[in-house]
Amino acid sequence: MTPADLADAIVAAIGRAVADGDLDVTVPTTVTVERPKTPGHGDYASPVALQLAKAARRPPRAVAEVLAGRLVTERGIVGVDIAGPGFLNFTLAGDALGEIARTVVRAGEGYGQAAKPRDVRVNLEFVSANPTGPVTLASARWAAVGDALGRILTAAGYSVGTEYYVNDAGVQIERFGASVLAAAAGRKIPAEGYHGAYVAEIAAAVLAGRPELLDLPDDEARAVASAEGLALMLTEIRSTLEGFGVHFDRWASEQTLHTAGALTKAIDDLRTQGHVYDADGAVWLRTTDFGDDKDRPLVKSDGQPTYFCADAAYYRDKRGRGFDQLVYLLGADHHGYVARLKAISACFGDDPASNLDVIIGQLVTLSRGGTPVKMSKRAGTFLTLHDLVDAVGVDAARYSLVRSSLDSPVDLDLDLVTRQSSDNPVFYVQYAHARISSLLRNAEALGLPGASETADVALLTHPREVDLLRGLGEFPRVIEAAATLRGPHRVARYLEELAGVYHRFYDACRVLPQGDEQAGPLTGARLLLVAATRVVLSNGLGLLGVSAPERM
RNA sequence: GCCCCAGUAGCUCAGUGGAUAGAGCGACCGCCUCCUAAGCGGUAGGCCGCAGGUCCGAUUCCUGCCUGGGGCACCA
Repeated sequence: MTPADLADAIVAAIGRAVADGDLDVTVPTTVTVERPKTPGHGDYASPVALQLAKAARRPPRAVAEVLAGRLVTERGIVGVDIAGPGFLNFTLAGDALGEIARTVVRAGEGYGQAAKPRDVRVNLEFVSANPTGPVTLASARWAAVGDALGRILTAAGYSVGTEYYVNDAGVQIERFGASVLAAAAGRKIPAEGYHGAYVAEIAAAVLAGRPELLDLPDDEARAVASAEGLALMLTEIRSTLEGFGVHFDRWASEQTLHTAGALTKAIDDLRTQGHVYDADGAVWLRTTDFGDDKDRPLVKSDGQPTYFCADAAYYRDKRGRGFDQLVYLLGADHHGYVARLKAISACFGDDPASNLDVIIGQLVTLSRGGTPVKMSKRAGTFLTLHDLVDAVGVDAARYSLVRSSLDSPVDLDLDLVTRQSSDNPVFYVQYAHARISSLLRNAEALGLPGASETADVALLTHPREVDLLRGLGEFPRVIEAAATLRGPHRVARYLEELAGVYHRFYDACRVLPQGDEQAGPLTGARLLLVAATRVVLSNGLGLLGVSAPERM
């Protein structure tokens, strides 16, 4: 019996109590079940009686008694105690907890995933950095978090499409093209252009492919430099991200929206919905109808569409491709967009509360020896994702970017990031996995079955074994919470916790026979438990895009 | 001025209204004849920013204030 099973049983018990007239409340769809921190409070506890007491107009302990009587007969539950103001403390049958190990090993890679798919198509857009330079550390966080979130949402049963929006139109692209051309011609790069060393490399590559570049008329040369430079830059961005284990289902081009007339269609659509007006020679969207500070221009008085207009067109494009919920993962420097995106959603007639979810993550800051270092693509002063991966590897990089809450800024100290790699908690988790792998290899060498289906799990009664079983049982709920709350860091924190529980188990409980001992039933049960732990560590690390090594 | 985020152990940070608030790092003291010591045990370290409010119950929710970070455009 997992905690999720127990929660279901409690809901059912409330339902029966209401049907019998013993309780007068609306039956909740889900109830809180938690692992008591203190020993002596059973295997699991629920404060549900306290929560229902008010609605039921009965003292909490009376509600608890009504429920306890109906739950004590439940299969797998051997004891229900009422404690304190009305907590329900559950003691599970010895084998009910142990069965978790068998469940995990049977499910294998599928353990932790939602039992049935949800009928929700989620579009997840992240990174979407301007393709005018390499992927920076600022974007690296969104790459690691967004990719992990995509995997977690998929595991939680959502149908997910990941997307990178390529801003391949507009002024920045023109400046980038001008910079590439200047570098190719050996001229000084314009002040408002891009000054990173990579511009010269791109220029050399463009020149190699188009030797006639410098002989073309200036306009044409700039267009070629833009287009070819952009293509090279995008290839590099893609390969950096793929090398980081981050895959996008779609690379959406802004330019394509322009050429396909999507912006015009979006404006027409919004006009039909009644939220567009003309003023001062410009075309405006009345976003103030939906909580924005001021109305936003769709088309400037010079006839050029705004970036905001492209955003609206892109929103409409995604919805038109069948996505129910559009998730945007943005940095805190873009938080001003939230109100605008909500307004776009509402202006199209959608419900921003269900069709849109803008996640704001705090920024990554760089420092060296405690002194802040500025990141700027235009000035060319930044550390790239590529550099970070070279320095610490994909696993440590991804893990350290994903283990913090999005509400919390991440500071990477360039002096520490390379040196501290061995302090990274990712090794603590990976080490647990490697230790298990080694143990299972030794078991195999001894001719012992790795994870016997017939193991007597009722023998797993040592406190460290019980802790481990409880920890394994949490995994599905961790995925669920990480998906619902959009918090991939929860998976990382859970894995650290689980690894700690395993290390303590390993220290206290000998698994393999030593000397001339014979393998007994307990050996088989512990091997099953250990194998189950490896499954969860491996699945969890997989959700974060971090490898689960067999050896370290 | 308005908006967003944060303030929890020396440092970095977890904590979906529940019982005695946790982890890692750092400090100190211990543990390898044995399945990987990248591990384990122990000690020290807390007005959970401040003040009100809601609640049987608040680190968690609400209001105000203080401090720190970020953001305001017919830029992209």
